[in-house]
Amino acid sequence: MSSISIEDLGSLKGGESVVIYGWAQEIKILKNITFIVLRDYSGTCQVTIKGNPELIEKASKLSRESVLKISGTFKKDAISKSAPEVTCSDLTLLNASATPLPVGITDPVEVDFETRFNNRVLDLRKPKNNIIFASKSKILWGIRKLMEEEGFIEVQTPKIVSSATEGGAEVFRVKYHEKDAFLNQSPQLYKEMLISAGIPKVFEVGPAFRAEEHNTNRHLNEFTSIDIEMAFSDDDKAMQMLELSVYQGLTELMDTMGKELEQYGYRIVVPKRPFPRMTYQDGIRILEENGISFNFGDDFSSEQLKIIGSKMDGFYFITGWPEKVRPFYTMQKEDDPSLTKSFDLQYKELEVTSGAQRVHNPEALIKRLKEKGLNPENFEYYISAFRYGMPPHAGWGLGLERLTQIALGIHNIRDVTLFPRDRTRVSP
RNA sequence: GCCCCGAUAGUGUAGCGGCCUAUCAUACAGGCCUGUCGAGCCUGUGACACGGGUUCAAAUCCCGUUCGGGGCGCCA
Repeated sequence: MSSISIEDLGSLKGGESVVIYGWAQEIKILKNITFIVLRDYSGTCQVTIKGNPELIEKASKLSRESVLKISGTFKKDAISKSAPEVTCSDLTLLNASATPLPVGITDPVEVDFETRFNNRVLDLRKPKNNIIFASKSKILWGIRKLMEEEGFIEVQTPKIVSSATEGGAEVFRVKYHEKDAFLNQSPQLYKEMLISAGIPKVFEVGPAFRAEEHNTNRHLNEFTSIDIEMAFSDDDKAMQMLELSVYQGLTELMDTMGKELEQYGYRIVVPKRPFPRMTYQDGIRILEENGISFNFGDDFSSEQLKIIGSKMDGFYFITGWPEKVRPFYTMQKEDDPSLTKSFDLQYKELEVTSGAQRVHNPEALIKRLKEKGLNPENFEYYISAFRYGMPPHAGWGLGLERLTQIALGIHNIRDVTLFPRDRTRVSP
């Protein structure tokens, strides 16, 4: 007989023989009756064992979180208050769990962050935690569907590279046979090269590595970057595409999982379009109105972004960043080269996406590299892609973990990462 | 890289110089209980991160080490 998921028990009439697989979440032993709360990915049910001393004996020896196969009969008018009920006719222990559990799945005690992540698989068995990853998957699916509709090609670019991408951020060094190499901090240079390769719309979902020794609720040393690049495009078109991506991702999540998420206490944020836009100078003005003096050309500190973000409802763009704080491949404004055709997508004080129209002229690119103190020789493989007909282009990189954090209102980015890589953690 | 803070049973905590043979909850082990559902009741096992110092006396105070948390910078 084939098995049924616990969720699907609800569609039965009652009286059917069923086989269910799952984990023994709770085992309650009374004198003449034993209850097992069985959990699978879809939910929990109560397995009732009575009038069968052999089975009761067997069940009384089980440990919590052991993996079981249960054969029994589905009871429509269950006595159980909390879950669908199955009367057990046979029970097979597929794999016993050791005791005591390092992290109880249902114990009414708090667990420290470190303990949780040292025992992450058990931590992830908690529905409230594993639903985060179903959500992340849905958001990404919504964005992928949009990309498909818009004619983007999904690509995979190298993660082991010969030069640091943008000069600024720290990179991880790796041994590459007899050479030194780095883990890519962004697919930026490669996706631009693909524009020159004649692919007009590329997107990539992949890991990005940053060796910064940061210790915050919004940084990881390895995160998932959703990157796009579009030929014959500009910053404005890139922003429109970004707005649509965020909207579609969160709408997909809301439509498919909204109710379920609510049961676990997650309040989903579906943004209103269009997202408001402000310029870098607007930001400075807000700060000055709040009595903060600010030097043109500096980046906003997180404290300053909190002030700016508090004036804005939900997602908003900050456009026209100064050349000084943007990477070399960012195009300057024709009428004011101290500013760039760039943008960030913000949610309150959190930066979700960074993007821009890019430099497409090879001489201009070399000049910008030098101005940023980088050696163009190290970027020859990249610059050569610009020499033989590089279209004007624009794009962005969006942090999937940050977007998921915002969608579900989760404070710490590590909670939306299965096995986070942070300042101190490389295992599990 | 800088600045704070923390480390007590499997888990989470109380204790902050002598009343500590270390509290409580939960978990775990055993027992009682004819349907539980945060079950209940009884019994039991189980811990002061490591090294040095101060003191008649250290879980408690000081220094160092290790591990971790938060914030800043940087960014997605």
